[in-house]
Amino acid sequence: MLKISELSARTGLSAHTLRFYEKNGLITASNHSEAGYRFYTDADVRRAEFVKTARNSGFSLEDIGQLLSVRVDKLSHSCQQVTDITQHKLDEVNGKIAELQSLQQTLTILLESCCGGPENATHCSIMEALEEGEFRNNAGRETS
Amino acid sequence: MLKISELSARTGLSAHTLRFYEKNGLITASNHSEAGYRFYTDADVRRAEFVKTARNSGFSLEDIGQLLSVRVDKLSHSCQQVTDITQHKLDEVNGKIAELQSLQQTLTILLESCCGGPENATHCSIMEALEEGEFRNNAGRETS
DNA sequence: GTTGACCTTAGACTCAACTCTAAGGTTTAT
DNA sequence: ATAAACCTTAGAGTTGAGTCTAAGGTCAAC
Ligand SMILES: [Zn+2]
Ligand SMILES: [Zn+2]
Ligand SMILES: [Zn+2]
Ligand SMILES: [Zn+2]
Repeated sequence: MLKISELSARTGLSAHTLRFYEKNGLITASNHSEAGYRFYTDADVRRAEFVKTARNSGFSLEDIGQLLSVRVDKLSHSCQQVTDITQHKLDEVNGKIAELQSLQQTLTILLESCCGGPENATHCSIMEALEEGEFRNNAGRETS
Repeated sequence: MLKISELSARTGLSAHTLRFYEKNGLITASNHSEAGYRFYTDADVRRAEFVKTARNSGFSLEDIGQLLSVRVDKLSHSCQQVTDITQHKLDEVNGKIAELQSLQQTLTILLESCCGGPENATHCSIMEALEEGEFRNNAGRETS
């Protein structure tokens, strides 16, 4: 039976976070002292570690809630339900990567066009590109 | 002289957003009617378009504030200051991409290991991997 | 028998960039 | 002269995942 600070030490999740997760239905202490202190069993520890792993894998707390309900009753959930959650997350991640790569390209083109030197910015091609509004594929070299 | 709704139509930024940007020092109307209505000049329109382009390039409002101060006084700012802002943003974007790619790999490995079928999740390898906690390079095939 | 470390709760605050609401004033057209 | 369509402000709400505070109760050690 661990106190909250001990579970915190085991999992690396802060006591605050553990209480927050409890409020959100993810992790509950199986036992309580008379005074109301939380006491966590080994099963609680495993559940908390599962939550932490899932969180580190990028799942949202809502996703984790679903994964946990699979976990407590594997017989009435299917592999498909699990892959659905995972695939959905992967789609989301892929989407964000694509967005960021487009941004990356834009910024790279901007950077390549500017001399980056100590001269004043009167003819800075980054400024010109931002002024133009169209630069995703035509940022020219510094003029002058 | 454009009213706020007209500037909104020109730029695609909502009137709400334009007022919000004003509160944050990005875009101000050069003129006002007696009753206090904002009236925007052509220069204001260009400034607003600059802000919009910068925003679409991924710059934060704070970054945009800095870019705008370069813009209004190019002589006392250098190309280097502009590249610093841009490079910093690019580093940030690259960092996020790397994080997401690591997530992407994790999720892909998880997905590849699971059959995704309608059978129950008793031996689901995604669940097992999350239970294990270590799966970034060793997620095995579904164990029957 | 009290200090100090720990625990409890409810609820406020953080970040960023909006987004919306309430309550009211103005302009334009009919 | 009145309704519709616009404008103003201050300020609250949204999102997600925490993070922190206040005000107090409990427990172990010395
Ligand atoms: Zn230069
Ligand atoms: Zn430059
Ligand atoms: Zn399966
Ligand atoms: Zn499976």
